[in-house]
Amino acid sequence: MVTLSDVAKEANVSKMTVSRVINHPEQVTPELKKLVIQAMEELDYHPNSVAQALVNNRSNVVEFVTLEDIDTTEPYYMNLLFGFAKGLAKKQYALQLVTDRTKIEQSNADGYLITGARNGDYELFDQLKKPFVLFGENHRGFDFVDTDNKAGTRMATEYALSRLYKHIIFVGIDLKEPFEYSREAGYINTLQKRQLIPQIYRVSNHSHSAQSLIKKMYQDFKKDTCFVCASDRIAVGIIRELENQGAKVPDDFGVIGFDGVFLDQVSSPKLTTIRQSIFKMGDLLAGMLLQKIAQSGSPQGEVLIEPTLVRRGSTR
Amino acid sequence: MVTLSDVAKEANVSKMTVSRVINHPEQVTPELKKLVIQAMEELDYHPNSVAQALVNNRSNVVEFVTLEDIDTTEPYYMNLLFGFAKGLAKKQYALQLVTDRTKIEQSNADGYLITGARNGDYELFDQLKKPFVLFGENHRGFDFVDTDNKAGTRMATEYALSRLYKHIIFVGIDLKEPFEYSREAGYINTLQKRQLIPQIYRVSNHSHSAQSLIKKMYQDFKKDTCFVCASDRIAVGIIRELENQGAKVPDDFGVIGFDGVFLDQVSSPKLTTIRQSIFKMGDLLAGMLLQKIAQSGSPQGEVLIEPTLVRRGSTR
DNA sequence: TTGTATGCGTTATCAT
DNA sequence: ATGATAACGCATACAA
Repeated sequence: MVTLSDVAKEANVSKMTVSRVINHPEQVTPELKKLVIQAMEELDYHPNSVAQALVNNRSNVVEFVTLEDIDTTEPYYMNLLFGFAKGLAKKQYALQLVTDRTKIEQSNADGYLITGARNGDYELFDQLKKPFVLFGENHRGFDFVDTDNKAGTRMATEYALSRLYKHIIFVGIDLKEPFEYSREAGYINTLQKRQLIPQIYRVSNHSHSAQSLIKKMYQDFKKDTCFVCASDRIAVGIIRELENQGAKVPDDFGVIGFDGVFLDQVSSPKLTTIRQSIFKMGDLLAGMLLQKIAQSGSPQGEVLIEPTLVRRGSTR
Repeated sequence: MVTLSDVAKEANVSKMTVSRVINHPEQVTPELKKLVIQAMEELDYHPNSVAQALVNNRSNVVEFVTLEDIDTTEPYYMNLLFGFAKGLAKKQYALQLVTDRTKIEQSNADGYLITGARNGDYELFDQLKKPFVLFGENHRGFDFVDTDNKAGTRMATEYALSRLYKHIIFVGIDLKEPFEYSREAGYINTLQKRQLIPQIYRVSNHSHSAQSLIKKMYQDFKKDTCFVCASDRIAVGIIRELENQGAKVPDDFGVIGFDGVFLDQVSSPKLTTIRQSIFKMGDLLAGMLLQKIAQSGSPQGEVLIEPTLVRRGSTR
């Protein structure tokens, strides 16, 4: 293993100048700097992050916390996780996976990325001693990254109208959470701009719940209706039951999902959906968290990422 | 932060006795041991794993490497990952996610868990300088954990026979890999024991490939046939196309999948499948890898985990 | 059996 | 601007 000392010897300087070249390059003269950099390359030196961690009283580890108790291994979160991991790798950070909220502070992690937070969870956050960032909209001043949910449903609704569906119905998730309110708002605003009356149903975020809804209400739905959904799961359930009822998708009914992760592709027909850049958001969150740690907890703000409309077979 | 010294002071001993109580408890007298343990609990002492890592020349980080270039965020791998993470947590280890094989040795990880290895990958392994374990059957002497693939397809085949399907067809994955050979063997052996003739098709591991197969061959398949599949993806594709052709599942045709992760539940009808205990295997692999690291590379052997048959709507 | 001294690789502090 | 020293928390080697 090549250490600071090795580089120092090679460059005929002290360890400290080498350390400074790495951490405070402006404090060392260009000549020496050049010598040191040359030596580092020659020896293929890489700082030992464990030793760095020790002096800095850090662990170089952060936690990826999943609070939502649904199946945590679903592709949606996993894209986030891989994006997050990519962001961490840039700074030699590693991660630990936590699904049990009581174990959050067990390890000596430097910070947390928290996903799946619900209204009831916020008290928990106030007690956290280490920096954290959230994945998911909130309006309590916690740093977060999320999709621009309002823009997403606006895009979906406008697209449905442009495909000449006469009635646009929103099927949301029956959760009193900010992301759901935003998605409903995007739909409502778009319809109202055109003097149309919003019509909203809410179901739990499972395909069979959506399926039940359609089964029960099928008679009430007229042809030329497009369902704008708050998730791909819901969209998949709607399509399934529409077809069970003998309806034609996308000709009689259109269906637009929200998420664009995995389910949209295994569905048949493939889903028109609002695709979230989950991977990218994970990467971003890693950057925010690491910066927050480096700056001992300074606020990082709120970031909304524009989703994209993916046109496929579930709309005409 | 509570350190060794703090505990030492509290217990009126030197740092070393405290250290020994942790690492070599047999070397210290019961009386002192009791004192030290009491002090540790009183102060709620937890060893600083970073400092431990530094003296031991380790990082307390391992890599989770995914070589297969399919969508790496699919639930199958994610269950493994969460099981692995659980196993690591027991020893305060963290992980890094790697999907780019050229980056495996970039970090200073202590070892690797490698998944999705194919025949062409084995040369790579010989060059690895750190301990590693594989997820997936191999016969080149590398330590691994896998499902007992042969037992799995044996169970599936026997179950199909017990449900009085007259013809049992195996639809495998067209890969020349050990796990596939084992799955085929389990099927073949079971049929031969009963003097029945095996009939095998192979497709790529995507639902639409399986769908194409059925579309092309549908005329050749008699009623009362059960398809024993090498994956749930394949099973889902088969069901979809059978129903497109107007056949009745499970009455006319039975379908049995293999994996039991996610897809089997979103399928309709839900899949009868051979469920692998992926999460458990991940946990196990973590234990093996950590032990291998602790024992500086000692072989850990090969472990086969019995899968379970899940009976559901795709068989009668 | 227990304690002392030393070092792991790095950085902050203080002196030059 | 550069260097010597000490310190982070722990464990190995050696001494008592």
